[in-house]
Amino acid sequence: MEFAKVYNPKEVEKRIYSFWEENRYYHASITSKKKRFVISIPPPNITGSLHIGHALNNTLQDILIRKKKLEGFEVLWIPGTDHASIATHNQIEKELKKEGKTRFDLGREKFLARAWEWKNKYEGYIISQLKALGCLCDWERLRFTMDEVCSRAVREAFCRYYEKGLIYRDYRIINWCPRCKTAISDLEVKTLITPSKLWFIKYPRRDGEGVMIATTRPETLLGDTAVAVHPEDERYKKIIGEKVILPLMNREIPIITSPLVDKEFGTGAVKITPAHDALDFEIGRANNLPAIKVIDEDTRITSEGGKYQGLTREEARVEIIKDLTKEGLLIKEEDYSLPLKTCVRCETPIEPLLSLQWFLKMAEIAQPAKEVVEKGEIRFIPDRWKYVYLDWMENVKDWCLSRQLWWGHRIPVFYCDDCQEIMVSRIDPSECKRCQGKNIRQDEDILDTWFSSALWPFATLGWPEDTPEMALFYPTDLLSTDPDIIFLWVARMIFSSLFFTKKIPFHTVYIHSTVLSQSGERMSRSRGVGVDPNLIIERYGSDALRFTLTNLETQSQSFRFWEERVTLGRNFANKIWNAARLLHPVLSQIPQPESEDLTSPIDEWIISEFNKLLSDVNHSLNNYNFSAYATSLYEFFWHTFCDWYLEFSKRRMREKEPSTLYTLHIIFRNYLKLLHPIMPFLTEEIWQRFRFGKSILDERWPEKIPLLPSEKVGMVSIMQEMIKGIRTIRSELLISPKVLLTLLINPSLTPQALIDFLKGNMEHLQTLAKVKEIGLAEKRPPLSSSYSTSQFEFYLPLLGVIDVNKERMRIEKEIYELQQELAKIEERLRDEEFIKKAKEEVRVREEKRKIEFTEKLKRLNNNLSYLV
RNA sequence: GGGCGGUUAGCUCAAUUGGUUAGAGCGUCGGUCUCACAUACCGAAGGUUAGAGGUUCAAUUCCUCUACCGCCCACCA
Repeated sequence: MEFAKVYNPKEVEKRIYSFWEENRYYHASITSKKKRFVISIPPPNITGSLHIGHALNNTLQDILIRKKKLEGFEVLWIPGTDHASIATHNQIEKELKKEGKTRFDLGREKFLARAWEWKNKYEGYIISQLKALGCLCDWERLRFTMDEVCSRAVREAFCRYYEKGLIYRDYRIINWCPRCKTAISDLEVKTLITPSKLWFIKYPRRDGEGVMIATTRPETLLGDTAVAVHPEDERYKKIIGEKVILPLMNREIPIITSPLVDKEFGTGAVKITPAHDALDFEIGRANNLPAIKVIDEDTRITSEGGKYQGLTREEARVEIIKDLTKEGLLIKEEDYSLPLKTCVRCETPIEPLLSLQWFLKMAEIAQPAKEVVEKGEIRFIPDRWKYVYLDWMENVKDWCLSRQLWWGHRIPVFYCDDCQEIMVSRIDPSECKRCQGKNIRQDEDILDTWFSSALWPFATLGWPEDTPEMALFYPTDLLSTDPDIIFLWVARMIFSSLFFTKKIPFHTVYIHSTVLSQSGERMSRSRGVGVDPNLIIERYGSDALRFTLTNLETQSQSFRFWEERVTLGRNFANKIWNAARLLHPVLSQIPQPESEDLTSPIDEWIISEFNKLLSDVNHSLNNYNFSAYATSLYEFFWHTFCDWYLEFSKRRMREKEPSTLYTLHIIFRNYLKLLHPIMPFLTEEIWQRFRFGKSILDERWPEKIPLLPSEKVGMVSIMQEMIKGIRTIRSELLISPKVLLTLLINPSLTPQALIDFLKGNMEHLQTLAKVKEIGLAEKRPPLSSSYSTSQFEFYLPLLGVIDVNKERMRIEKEIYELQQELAKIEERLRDEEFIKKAKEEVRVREEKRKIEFTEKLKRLNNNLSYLV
């Protein structure tokens, strides 16, 4: 196969992914005896394609999956998609709007047919995106929240909750979105600060002063059934219990008290509209007030609204203000920044409505969900998110389950029209179980989309059946997701799992950064700032995107992404590719040597550097520090392996020196394994080209390479310093390398003479002064105009002629300082006063420093001994 | 109103949990077609770590306050 000068991911990636698929590398066996590692994918909504945020999340999961696979685990990553009830509705309705239709013009059945079409289209595209990204999902276990398996779980779950008395139907104030035409949960409401007015309206009394209230929604006045004041508000004490006349409606309503009223706001007196405000509803309920619904689901005034009937809420407001002014009851208007509640999807102002809905009682099931996190059975990473979760669980309210939509799981409740019996059933009943009547109809509503998502980790494994998957792969290990669905989804999975399976759904929740656009906006498809990963992959390659995203993932709140940033990953992939080009003729022909005596300090040095890398990588991944993982791989390969090791080793590579071949083999192969989780395509391609094996996925994660400690290793860095010094001088003084080298190899020139010759660069020259004796002319290769590292390779023997005295003095000085410091620490630790007064952590810190310094001292003494 | 995160080089971000001279990529400046790579190589410049106090032998790191920026939660009508 050709080895092109520039890495071409497009040519490689499709082929490699097909190879993995054909060989079923993604598949988890139920007969395997290995330890298991399981992730269920956060199922993407089928509303559209994945954006960069998804690419990040799935890259991170794939990294962990592949690492665990290399570590010898039986890994299972269950893929799937979410029907995303309301979001999908919105998308389809947007399309319909273009055709001039609403979903009601189509009717339920035709709308659902269209939704399934939509689902098939986008599910396919999403899967193609995941594959393009390289995700090693078990495609034989692909699920959809509305497929047969998941639907069954949903129905079972609803019935079990109901049978335990946790699901009830009641009138409550719910958030009604007039555009989506459904109830939505509190979490789907967002408050927008909107410029508005505060209207001050006088509610007169038959005899006496009356009372002035302040309101932001004068149109709800039509449904007022009381005026409330704070029980301790001196201003109103006298008139509590009196009646006032509701303006425009001429209805007498009482003045009541409630501790929920804020004395400071407005006039301290508040109009109470129990049917259109959650707080008013609560106050109304406590005082047995009637609730009069004056605004309907289309936001029009109902027949209860007298002459205003039929107007929209906006029109009614205008009319009512006009009429109040006419009657002299509108005292004043003030400008006011209104926290307006809107639908999170369409930004339509929501209408709080009194409505009959299904609810899930939360108090009881929230308790264990709180405990598992408190006790650390489920761990949030980064840790801070657990407080967000706990705070929500602490104050959780009952969950409104029903939605007045079509696309989703229909509520399994059946009503008998003959005897009004209510049946909740696992299978559709054909007749009433009480009166055997045949007039049965199913509840029209569907379940909140998160109801099915809440069952995802176990529903995907076949629950409620006792499947082998359920026995083997549950609980799962990790959930990786973004912060905005901690309540909507993560919390609900946890309490659902505990309730139904008595197990936690996963033991770790990783919350990744939010991906922002270049200008700092949130990635969002609907706002058109989402970037399709396929586009980036097309231009830069999957590995490049994966590497770049991982490198940006630093456990911070968010990071900004734009296309050009991916050049980082692309260039890195190309660098690796080219190193492979260089190594291919050397390594692909020869089987890996068993072991070899290392004859060069450089070989020992790179192995010790690799061991450092390995421990960094393990540490980073174990702590979900993805950025550190990516950075250390980058740093090692580019600036340690390529810049120094390969340059130093070129000659010995050409001469096929056994020590170097052995080292190259062991370093390069093991490096590819460490890199594989993050850049799977490139590493697999190289692995196969080098004929290292059938697939890198058959390999095992590297262990530390055994290395006998040698005195020469520590000297490599001194040599690097020297070379850097020489380069700096050359570059700064613009001396050609030829001249400089001539100077250096001239035996008649002492270091001192050199210093004299090259005045003004003392700092660098001091480095040069380490060269005491120069007699290397015959050893050096022919000079070119180049001064890349390889040209300095012949300096290696200089290791033996370093100015020993100078180096010794430097180390001795450092040792002396260290000893002084250590003595101080020891004195402090002996000081009983100090120990008594100091906090435990201070003492521990001192102990730590002592150990640290002692070790450093040992190392320095060791170095010193080499110099003798 | 409450909670959380942030403020470090021109830009985007790091800093092994308090320890040598605060790093990287991009950008800038200077030098290179060099037999893996110009998607490259070599060198350089660039920082009072938002500000003010405090603790410490030592602070980007811990504490307090201030100023901005961002996110989340909340029944001020």
